[in-house]
Order: sequence, then structure tokens, then C-alpha cells
Amino acid sequence: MQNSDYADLANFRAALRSFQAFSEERAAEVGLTPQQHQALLAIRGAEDGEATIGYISERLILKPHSASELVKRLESIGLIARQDDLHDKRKTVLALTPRAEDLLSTLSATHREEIRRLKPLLIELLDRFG
Amino acid sequence: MQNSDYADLANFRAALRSFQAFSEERAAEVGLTPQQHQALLAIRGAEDGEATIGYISERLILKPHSASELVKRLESIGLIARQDDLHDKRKTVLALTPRAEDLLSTLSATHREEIRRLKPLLIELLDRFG
DNA sequence: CCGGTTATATCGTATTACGACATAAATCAA
DNA sequence: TTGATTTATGTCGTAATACGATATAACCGG
Repeated sequence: MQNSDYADLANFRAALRSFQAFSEERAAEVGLTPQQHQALLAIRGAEDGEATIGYISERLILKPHSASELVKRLESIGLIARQDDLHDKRKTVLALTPRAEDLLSTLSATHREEIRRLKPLLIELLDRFG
Repeated sequence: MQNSDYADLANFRAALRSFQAFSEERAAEVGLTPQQHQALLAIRGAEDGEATIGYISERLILKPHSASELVKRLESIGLIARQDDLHDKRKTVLALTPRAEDLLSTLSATHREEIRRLKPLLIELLDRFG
């Protein structure tokens, strides 16, 4: 392992952090935490009826009860609506409220731009790993 | 903005989270938090004399006083050594202890493997953004 | 219909990044 | 040089949040 290998790793991590920092700022501008933003995105990107607490838990890699708390907060600020699953009454299917749709639409547009902007750098950094 | 655009974003974020989860697990296995691991990596990847509190702050995108606290914790568990900067007495130059070197060496090898493994997926996901 | 599993929820706790604030050293202006 | 400003680092109290432990209801196989 050479010095440059460590530098490659450090640079890759710094690029990821840069993206996260960007994302966190945009989210904060509309009053969301990063987790809240990504939960909304996970729900919006899911198939119909697929978005449950357990699904959020898988996609955000959280323990189910942590996802439960995250969803509770989102519901309390009016960004998520729950409806019982008809076939499995243990489950709660989640949907975005219109306001959440609006917020996420704006966030997603700027995020797509930022990812396009970072793409060449990320690919270059990835290529360092052979 | 189409459904697939949201799915692209959600899938990209999920891939990043997957990498972070991997990294967090490896770090935890050797008794480090993700931040501690990345601070060590930042120091190891820096040029000679470049690794200061302020440098950590920039690379990990933390407020300087948060980096100060992070470094304090690393010092207290014997992974970082401080030495005063000769030319600017405000600064503290940071160096890894031998034990930190060992830990980071192991972590870095597995991380390089994981990045190589994830590379095709990440590039495919990035390509969805045009 | 009973034991085991799954999905979700509650509560107390530990961690940690932050804001507000502080200090010392460097730098710059007059 | 002096005085003001900026830079680098540090301390303290606070807020946010993910977790472990634990709980409950619903589902499922035999």
C-alpha cells in the first residue's frame, strides 16, 4: 500500500462528503434533515404500495424502529400520509403529501444537476482504483 | 421530472448508503467511528506537515471546533500524536501512531476492494444522469 | 389455535456536531 | 510599534437522532 493509495481513498471520501454537504445544504434550505429528504426520495422512487416503514429501513439502512421514528417526524410536519395496507394490517403504506411532492421536486432537480457536475470527477476518482 | 428520475436518484443514494454502511461496519470492527476512520485517512493521505485540525475540518467538512473535538477523542485513545508547527504556533500538526497506521492499513485494503466491487454499479447509476 | 416470525412502536441512552463563546498567535494597517 | 482584525484551536452546554431493549398486534405454518 502506497501513499498514493491512501490519497486516492481520501480523495474519494472527500468527493462523497462534498456531495453529502451539498445535499444537506439544499435539504436544510427547505427545512429538511438529510434523513428526511432521503426518506421522501425513497418513498417517491418506490413502486406503488411498496413504500412501508420496513422499506425505508432497508433503503436508508436503518433499524426498523429508527425508520419508524423518522417517519413519525415526517408525518408530524405534514410531509407523509399513512394508509393501512389492505392485505397485511401490520404494514403501513406511506405516501407523500402535495407539499412534500413540491419540496422533493425542487430538491431533485438541483440534485440531478449536482450529480451531473460531479460525475466526471467521481469517475476519475473511481478509475484510480483500477 | 419522471418517476424514473426519482428512482435513479433513490438508487444512487442507496448505493452510496450501502458503501457507507460497509465502511461503518469495518470501522466498528476495529473500534472506530466513521468519523474517526475518515480523520485518520485524511491525515494519512495528506502531505507532510499538512495535516492540521483545520485540514481535517476542510476534508471532513466539519466546523473547526468539531474537528478539534474529533481529534481530541482520537488522541485520547492513542491513535493520533500532536506536534507544534514550527512556523505557526497556532497550528498543531497531526500524525498517526503506529497502532493507527496498522488499523488504517487493514481498513484501507478492504475499502479498496469494496470500491472496486461497487465501481461498475456506481458508474452505471451515474450514467443514468446523462 | 398455538408458537414463531414479521411489522411497527415506545422509551431511555449515548454519541456527536453545532452555536456561542474564549484565547493565543499571526497579520495588516497606519 | 501599536492596535485592530483574522486565523487556528479549544471549551461548554444543547439539540438531534440512531440505537438497544422492550412491547404489541398481525400474520403464518402445522
